[in-house]
Amino acid sequence: MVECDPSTTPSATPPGGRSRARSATPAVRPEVDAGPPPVVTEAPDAGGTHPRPRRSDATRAAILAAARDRFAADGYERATIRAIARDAGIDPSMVMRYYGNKEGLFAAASEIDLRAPDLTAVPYEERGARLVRHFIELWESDETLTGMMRVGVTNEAGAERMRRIFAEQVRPFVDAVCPVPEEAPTRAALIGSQILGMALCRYVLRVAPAVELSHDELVAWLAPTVQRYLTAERP
Amino acid sequence: MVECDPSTTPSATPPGGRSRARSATPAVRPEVDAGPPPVVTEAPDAGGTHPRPRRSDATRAAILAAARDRFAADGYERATIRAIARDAGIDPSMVMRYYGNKEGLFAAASEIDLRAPDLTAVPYEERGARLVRHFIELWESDETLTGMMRVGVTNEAGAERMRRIFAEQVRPFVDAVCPVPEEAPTRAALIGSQILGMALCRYVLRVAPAVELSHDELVAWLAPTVQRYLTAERP
DNA sequence: TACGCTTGCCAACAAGCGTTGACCAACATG
DNA sequence: CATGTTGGTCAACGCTTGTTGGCAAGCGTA
Repeated sequence: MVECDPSTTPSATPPGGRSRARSATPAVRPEVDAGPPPVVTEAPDAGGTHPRPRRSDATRAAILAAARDRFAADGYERATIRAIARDAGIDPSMVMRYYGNKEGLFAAASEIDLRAPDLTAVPYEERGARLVRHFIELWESDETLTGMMRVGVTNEAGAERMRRIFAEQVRPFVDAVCPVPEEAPTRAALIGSQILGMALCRYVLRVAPAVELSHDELVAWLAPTVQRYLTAERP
Repeated sequence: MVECDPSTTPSATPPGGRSRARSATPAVRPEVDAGPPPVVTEAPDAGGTHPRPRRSDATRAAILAAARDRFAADGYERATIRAIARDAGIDPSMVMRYYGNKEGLFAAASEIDLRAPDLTAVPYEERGARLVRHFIELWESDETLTGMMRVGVTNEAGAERMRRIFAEQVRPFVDAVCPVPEEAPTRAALIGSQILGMALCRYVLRVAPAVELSHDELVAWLAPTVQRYLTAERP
């Protein structure tokens, strides 16, 4: 039953290989604490950006990594705390202690950076294609975004998270290249609908014809759409 | 793993009428045992195609209606058999007897008819707009499609159901108007990606700018995209 | 050495799940 | 009438879930 070897403390990426192939996620973000556990006494900031390295930082990171994988693979309900703890090689109660409850864990595990490119540096007619290619590569770099969608559809907190990502990371870069500011939200939503829709068909539902398209074909088909949403006159 | 119950014959083969519950959820039985005597005065041989009306048909329909609502609202995992039974005003065990298990219930509850219009009767340049408008209205007519998406994203059986709907109800009508047959699946998938993507943003995630668009604006923005996927030369 | 945090495991809790089988009330038919 | 079938309730089962509290070992410091 117990496969956890107590002699070796879980280090940087302890859960072994598992199914994990990602390495693109920001290595470690130990500051996500935010202090949900009520017993934790707020440590004085000590002047630095980091409060202080804790001995449990590796465990926290392992939990977070396992949580990301599980939420991505199974969605919110089926990703159980027990399974996440098992993947991380620790006891379920530790998850509670460090993240308060399941929602807190999800909140900590679902921070996403779209790394949207700066479109102002891209020639006018190539912006659509650039955007499409960026998101294809981002989507295929790991399962984070697939997981975000799985959770966003079934869980209200997940949906809220997606709305926030949209508002904070998609709208701004559309804003930057949109001549009429009040049109930017609409244009961003349209772009999002096409990107998310293709991602849904290709990576989540795995509709055959969508899966079989090559990157270049995908760009060739979708780029004009995105370009139009980005630049065409409002109909 | 009892799949076929020998004692009774639940076999979800003839789940009530084939007629789709189009008019919202028919208030079959909102109250607990409204007290109509379960007298079935139906002629035993009335319908030639139907095997025979059973006394329990009303209950079966109530279960199905409640199941559709719950699956739509909560997704597969959170839509519990107990809650569905409560909504239908009967005991959870009846659900098991009539539909075998939860997956069987879902299979029976998730039959969907997109009623895609015959595009050959629509002028060439209006086909995209016609398609977009049809799906907007379909999506807003009830919560069936929203539920389908919720389940399709988290549950593999739900995803398979969506792939089948795509193959059986979307591809054919694209086939009918696509001059090059082998391009039809791709074009259908592209159209599906845009329609589903907007539905995701507007009805499931409720991204504000997508929600605020009027029907006409929606058609004006999306129709050219769909039209291009439908008719433009393959890039 | 002893003390107080920290880190972690263990065992248990209450609740909820899908599912089952026993049992009862009608009805249909001999 | 008796009998078999159908429609339905009730109480429970085995299991998993999120969550909690107690306890033991490790560590930093006095």
